[in-house]
Amino acid sequence: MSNAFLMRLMHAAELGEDEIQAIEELCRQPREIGAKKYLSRDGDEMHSFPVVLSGWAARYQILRNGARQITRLLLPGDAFYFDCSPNGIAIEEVITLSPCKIVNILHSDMRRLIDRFPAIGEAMRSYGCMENAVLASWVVNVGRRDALERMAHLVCEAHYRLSLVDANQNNQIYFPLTQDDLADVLGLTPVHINRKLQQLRQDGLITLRSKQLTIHDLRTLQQIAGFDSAYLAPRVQTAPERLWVIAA
Amino acid sequence: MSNAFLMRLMHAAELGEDEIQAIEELCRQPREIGAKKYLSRDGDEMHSFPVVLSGWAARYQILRNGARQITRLLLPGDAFYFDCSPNGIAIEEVITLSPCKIVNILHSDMRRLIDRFPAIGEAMRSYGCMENAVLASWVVNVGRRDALERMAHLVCEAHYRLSLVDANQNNQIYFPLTQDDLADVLGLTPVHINRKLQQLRQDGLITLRSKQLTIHDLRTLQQIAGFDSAYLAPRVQTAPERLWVIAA
DNA sequence: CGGAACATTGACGATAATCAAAGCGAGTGG
DNA sequence: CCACTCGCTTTGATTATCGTCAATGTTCCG
Repeated sequence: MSNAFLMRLMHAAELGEDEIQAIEELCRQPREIGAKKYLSRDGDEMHSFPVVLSGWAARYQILRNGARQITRLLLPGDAFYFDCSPNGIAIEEVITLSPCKIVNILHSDMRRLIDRFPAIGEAMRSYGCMENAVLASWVVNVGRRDALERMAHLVCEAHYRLSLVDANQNNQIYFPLTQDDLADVLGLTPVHINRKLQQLRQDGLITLRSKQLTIHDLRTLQQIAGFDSAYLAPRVQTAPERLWVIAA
Repeated sequence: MSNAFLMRLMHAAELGEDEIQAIEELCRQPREIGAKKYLSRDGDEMHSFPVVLSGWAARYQILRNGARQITRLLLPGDAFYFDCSPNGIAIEEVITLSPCKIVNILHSDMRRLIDRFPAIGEAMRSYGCMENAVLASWVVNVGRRDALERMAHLVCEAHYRLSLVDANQNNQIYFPLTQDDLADVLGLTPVHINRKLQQLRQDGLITLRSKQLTIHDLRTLQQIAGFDSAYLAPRVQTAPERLWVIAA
């Protein structure tokens, strides 16, 4: 089985055998966690960041009235609490949306690795940029797109992000979100999600059954969503001073 | 006049005289830019990140149907394109919302500075964390709060962020957003903004006239918005190993 | 003074929320 | 193996928040 975290990094930087081995070393001992488990951030995790090797999870906030808004989907290869202060109080909680394999990477280990292999540092930076791009696109999604467009956009995003990590899936992806989860990602109600899902199905765009999502017409979905993967595309870092270091 | 960028950093790390001087050095030659000017990212700016020293600006995206969604408000002390790949294509554009003083800081200069003064690196990282926290809170805002709550939340956020940079303002802040701008921040229409603004005024919570916002009852606004400044609070970084990711 | 940008108002329409009930499907235990 | 439950999905009826359209006011500025 390939390592999703490694795949992510390899998109953003040229990694040699040594780098690859070192990263795989870090991912040796993943925890296995069931679906719908809450992961709080405490103790040990202050000095490490968890990475999802397989499965889906989500970061969310709960409002006083009980409403939940998911702020990030954590797909295979994604890091969480990556953007937070190491000693910051986490406002957000994490829940697994499917069974997951998760590994905790110590900041100190990552740091040593980056000192040794600058390319990995560049790849991590590139990853952080993508996280931000996704978050900003969600603001746009929820702020300015209607229900159907939001759903189409999410499908396109998930498909694209998963394709970075596992090129095998053509039009069939594992999609464990319940309609309640979808509602909390897209800022809608489950009932409304249900109705718009039916519309997507009737229009022959997707099939969604028992956590398997089949995309019948990606082109049209992208059209509806106004989706352009450019904002997510990992970019190899070519800043000249970096290239110089790599060459040496 | 004090330097807003410096103020930001001083909240997040203990800076000595040398550090302070070095940062002020970087901010020597700000550009003065009028209101409603578009700033595109090209050429020189690929190797630098701009910082707002005074005034308000915004990052936004435009959809195919012409709708605009503002994804970040750039207040005094804020950096922009800070979260992007140095050579990444920027999907988002920037517009000034008031006259601004902006200075471009070279990544290479910042990098040298951080090598010399690690505390500055920590402060920058802390700043990045706050950017992320704001972005996530906007997803929650637009996804799960109604119009009145969103507006209240934005007012609380602006008030708090400005207070970090200039402690002087008690309940009176400079607030240059037009109702159209507000609509594009909050994912609403200008007409609806207008009506809800009136409600806030009638309830005696705020006054907003000629870009001056007076907050009469912060407590109640926070109540309505479910606002708790904890998610924005700058935290002094105490984990030295946390410094990677910054170098660009 | 005149014009442009911005704010306000009213009437009407549409998207999405709410409430409530029924159906389905997978796993559990008797 | 069958009833039973639990989580999830589907449906219908009704409501409300917010959007649209269009006109009128107001403020600011050259």
